[in-house]
Amino acid sequence: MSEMLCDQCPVRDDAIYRSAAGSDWAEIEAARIGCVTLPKGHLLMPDQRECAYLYTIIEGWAYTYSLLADGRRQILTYHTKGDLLTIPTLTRAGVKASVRCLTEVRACQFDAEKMREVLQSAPQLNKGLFEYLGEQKRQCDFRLIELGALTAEEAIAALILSITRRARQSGEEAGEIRFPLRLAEIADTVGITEVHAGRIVRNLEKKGAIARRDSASMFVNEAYLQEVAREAEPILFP
Amino acid sequence: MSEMLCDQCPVRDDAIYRSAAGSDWAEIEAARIGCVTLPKGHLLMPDQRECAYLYTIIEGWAYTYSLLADGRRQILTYHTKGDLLTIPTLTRAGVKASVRCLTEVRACQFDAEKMREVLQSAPQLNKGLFEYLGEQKRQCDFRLIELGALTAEEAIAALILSITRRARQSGEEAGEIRFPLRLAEIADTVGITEVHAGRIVRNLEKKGAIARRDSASMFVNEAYLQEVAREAEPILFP
DNA sequence: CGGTAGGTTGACGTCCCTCAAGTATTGTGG
DNA sequence: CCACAATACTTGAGGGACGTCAACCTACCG
Repeated sequence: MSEMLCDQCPVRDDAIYRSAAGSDWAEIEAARIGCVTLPKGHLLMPDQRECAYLYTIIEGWAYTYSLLADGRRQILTYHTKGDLLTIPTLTRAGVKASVRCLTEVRACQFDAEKMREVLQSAPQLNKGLFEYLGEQKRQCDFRLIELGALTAEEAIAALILSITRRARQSGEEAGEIRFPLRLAEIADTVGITEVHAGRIVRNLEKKGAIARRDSASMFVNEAYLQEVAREAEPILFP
Repeated sequence: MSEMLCDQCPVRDDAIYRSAAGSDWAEIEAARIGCVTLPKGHLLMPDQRECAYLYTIIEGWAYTYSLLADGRRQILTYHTKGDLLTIPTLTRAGVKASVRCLTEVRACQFDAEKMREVLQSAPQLNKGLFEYLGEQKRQCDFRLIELGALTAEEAIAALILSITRRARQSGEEAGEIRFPLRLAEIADTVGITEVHAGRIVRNLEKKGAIARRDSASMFVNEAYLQEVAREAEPILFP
């Protein structure tokens, strides 16, 4: 199943692997099961907390979400190339949440138990995980600011911008990007209804901030969107 | 300045200290500057990211918040007994945020530079920090669900509950607790205006979910509040 | 060709904001 | 202890943002 060796891996410089020492790679390969292709809509951690595997996304999009008893859904974060999926399996902590594939996802699959051991014995990798989780926390804080202090339009602009930037990092060029979210996802990310999310997106389109070609790609006027989103970066005092 | 030795410290079993090994305490004491009392309203990290000191709260309340350019404020989290303040100083990461004392705060002050070294050389302490940050992330995810998927009333109920529980842990007895938040803080936590937060709190009072004596203490009907908050814990599939 | 999933639109109701005026409550100096 | 100011909270009226329901429209897929 090892179609590809780690030293050719396209995500070798992402996430926790960035800080891996040369000697760590043998251990990583030992925990590695192989490449898998998860279909669009596939669900990881359907029991909402545990999973026997850890994944590293090679290509495609997924999102982590929680469900309330009455059916309300809150999307916590999006994942793409380089991201680790099912992290709660590693740390044995975190809110109850599942992961769903938004597109078809190519990923590298690891044995969770072995990976846990590798991470404990390899200080560089552990440091990498530490930093990666720190970055996740930072993103989460930003989302908190977006949800709490921004209007729905600002929050949607910020969301589209963040998706756009990650798509860029994954190699897509400026302007037109592959945009995997449906209105339902946008709505459950910023905490409004699908219908109203539709109105806001349409309004952004009328203003010239974005343009949807087919349902899977979007032209993004980044400069304009940045103004709308007010680029939630805070400021000084008091 | 070392009025109190670590082995008598009331927060010895909290946060990152919980997992400290016996040999770690000498190093911790070496990084320790002493006990300080920060007045109500005191601001840490006014430059929004760096601080020469690390603090452990012994008693009192504080909160971490970010400001937007137009003055909007988002409170990210509350801190009390056992919590670490100015963590970004340690990890050199995180969103721009400041910490303000909500009440007078008694805290143990550490030299940030030395503490960083201690944490690197003591694996048990580092593990403790790792777990503490994981818990912070979990809280942040919960807040995200509260802000995104809950109504303002539900979110306020959840906020009051979480403050209540922490007050209990700090030793206050059931029923009446010391409640340090003003309406302004509640509003900027759940992302609504002060006026509307006032209406919702007053309504909770009319329903018998809470009762305010003076402005600093509150009777909390936990069972009822839990119903209102729907206790945001998620569920299974699909 | 019909079925289905996703998107749009309108009407109407509720939640929340804004502005403004008013009333406790707290803090301060005499 | 009081007078006074400052801070915190309350209340009302009118408007805007967002939710709900239902109909309709469009693309895509077998």
